[in-house]
Amino acid sequence: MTNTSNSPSYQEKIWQIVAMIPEGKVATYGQVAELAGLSKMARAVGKTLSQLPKDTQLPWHRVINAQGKISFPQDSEAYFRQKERLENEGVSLINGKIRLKDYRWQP
DNA sequence: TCCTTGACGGAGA
DNA sequence: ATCTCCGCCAAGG
Repeated sequence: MTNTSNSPSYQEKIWQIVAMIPEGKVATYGQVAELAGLSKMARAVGKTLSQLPKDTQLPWHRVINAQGKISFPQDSEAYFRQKERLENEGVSLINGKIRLKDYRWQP
């Protein structure tokens, strides 16, 4: 075997947490990192999601930044796709922001 | 090995 | 509300 480590990679831990976010709810990058036991590694969450295959089953769109905003330029395709997915499951954006007080996932 | 990037976050001003 | 700085840290050049 080629894998020299038996412990789960940090990415596997992140996938595990993201998979738990229920429909209609959102979590922040920092929150996912924290729940995965990777405190202070919010950026690693973003990096991991950026590397997901196009056809992934993971609800990556339910992860937003701590300001309640989508972490993509507002004029990008990526921004539009994430916004559509969120609205399709009942998460509304007001002036480009999601009310974390109402939609944040609380395990 | 050093330097730069980045789907980030928190504290200040 | 907006902007700047700084801390963290994996990846890639």
